[in-house]
Amino acid sequence: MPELLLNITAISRRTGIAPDTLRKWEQRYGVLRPERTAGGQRRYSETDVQRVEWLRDRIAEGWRIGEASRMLDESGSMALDDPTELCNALIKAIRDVDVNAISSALDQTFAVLPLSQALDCVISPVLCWAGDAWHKGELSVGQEHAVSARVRNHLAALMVQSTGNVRGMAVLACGPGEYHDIGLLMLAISLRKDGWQVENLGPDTPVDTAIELAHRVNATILCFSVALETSVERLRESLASFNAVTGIKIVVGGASVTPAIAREFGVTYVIGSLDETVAQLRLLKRT
Amino acid sequence: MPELLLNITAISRRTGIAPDTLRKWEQRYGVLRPERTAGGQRRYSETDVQRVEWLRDRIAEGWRIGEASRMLDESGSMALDDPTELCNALIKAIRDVDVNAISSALDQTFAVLPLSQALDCVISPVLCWAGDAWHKGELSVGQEHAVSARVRNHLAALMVQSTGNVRGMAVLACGPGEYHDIGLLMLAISLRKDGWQVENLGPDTPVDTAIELAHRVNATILCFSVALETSVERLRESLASFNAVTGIKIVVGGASVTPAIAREFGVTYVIGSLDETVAQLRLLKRT
DNA sequence: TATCCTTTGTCAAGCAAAAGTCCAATGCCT
DNA sequence: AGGCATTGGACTTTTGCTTGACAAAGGATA
Repeated sequence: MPELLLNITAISRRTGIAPDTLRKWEQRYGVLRPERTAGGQRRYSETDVQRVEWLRDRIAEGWRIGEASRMLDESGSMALDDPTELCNALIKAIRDVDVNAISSALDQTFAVLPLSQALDCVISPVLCWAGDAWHKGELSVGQEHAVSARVRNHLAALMVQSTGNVRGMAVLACGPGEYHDIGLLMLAISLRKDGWQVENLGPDTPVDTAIELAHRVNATILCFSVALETSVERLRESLASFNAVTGIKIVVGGASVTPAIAREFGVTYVIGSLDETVAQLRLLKRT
Repeated sequence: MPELLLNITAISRRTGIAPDTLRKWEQRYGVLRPERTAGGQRRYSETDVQRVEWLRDRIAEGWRIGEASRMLDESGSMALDDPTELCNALIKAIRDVDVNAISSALDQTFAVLPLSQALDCVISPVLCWAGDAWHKGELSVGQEHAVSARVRNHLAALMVQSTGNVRGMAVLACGPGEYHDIGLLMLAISLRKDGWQVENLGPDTPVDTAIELAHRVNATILCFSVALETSVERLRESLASFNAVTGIKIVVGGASVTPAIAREFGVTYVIGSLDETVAQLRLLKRT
């Protein structure tokens, strides 16, 4: 396939970047390495066009060309900024068991997108897809573990910085026997961003011990993630004895609870995107 | 690789706060401490973005910037730098269920100590202590979960930065039914620091799927953490069929394996501090 | 209510760094 | 031959830094 190569005027017209500027970018930041004719003139490929367009878009976002070109190096040739594309790139990387591609797609996602968009438009869909693909046998358990672990690392990194407390303390936990805590982690991050101080107890937490800890730290809300059917019963037992506790709003969400169950238990039910959930919880401030 | 850093225009566009204002916030309230380029320009991290967004949201709610920034760095200023003291401070904070103190002690630990010292002299002892205290009933399950989750977050944050691969790929996993993955996480970080590319599959990973994935990513070593008695049997079954695989060194460690068991399985046994373990694994490069 | 102080965002001046543009001499391409 | 390209350097513009000033708001006090 004889690749169509552009001269500097052509790429300049297509990208809107002046020829002089392109040469300086090449000289100063090494972002482009166009082919040369025998006589030394530059001939650009389609890939080069994409790289220039990507850089142009970063500059429009306020980045300096020096930083943008460094980003281009780090992210290899990929350099996406659209949630859907990132999502697809991530899924492809997972399918191909391409560890480096997974890493850089995740890096990109969190670097380029606002947090709530990264979570709702990339991370959540990818995890859902991975769950599906695993059920269908398209993805091995190992692949699923590998990607979960990587995602969890990225999310956990967002939890380390300490922030102030303007809304109160939120204690989060997965019920006993529940080990899928990524959803809870995403909620933890979103709540923290909304001004809560968050104590995430993570997977497999006995209900009564969570309630006890919520009291000790004077929590405003206590949130359980319930994905397994069996957890509902355990929750019923534990909540029966603690239902009357004052001050702490108990909240449940997850695949296995319904509004009816929540009503029966006398607790609050939340559902929806992360932003919606956060908005619901914000209204629950201690009365 | 230094993570992506934004210049002042980029962070300003993303957060909607004017550059002038950001500089004044830094000067007056010390909320931000951006890196500087050689030329003295500010370069902000994703963490800085989060902080600015947090402040912006508080202001939108009617708080004054002075108040908001004070809430942001409420975390204590103890300034310890001795491993023993940090260890004690952490234990005391856990006992007292003082969430802020736990956070800031952990922050301090990782900020002040070299990584291997932080892990071997603070994190490991504290986790051992927590396990003991839990057995003795001095610590509730909730407290134990809370501190585990926090530690795990800090460790996971250390895993996100992508590094080069000079020694080969190491696949790590907890055996099936094993959910305590913090030890493995510490090993992952140490290996990473030693130049390995690490794929950590985390808790509850079936042995055969780990082996399969190790093959697909062309791993040099595959390391299982085995804490439960019951896992030994499962390991025996799975390794029986895969023992002959070529090229991948299989390694086991943890409370429930012994050199004798490892010899029986035809795998390598590792034990000792993290540094010692890493040193042992370094010698196992593909032959 | 009038007065005063504090807090906070914005702006300006002068300088430095980074990035874009221009120039001149020379050489390619058709 | 005539229009483009190349290189290296000089030059201009834009962005960023610091210090400091200033005015609009908020809050307290008389």
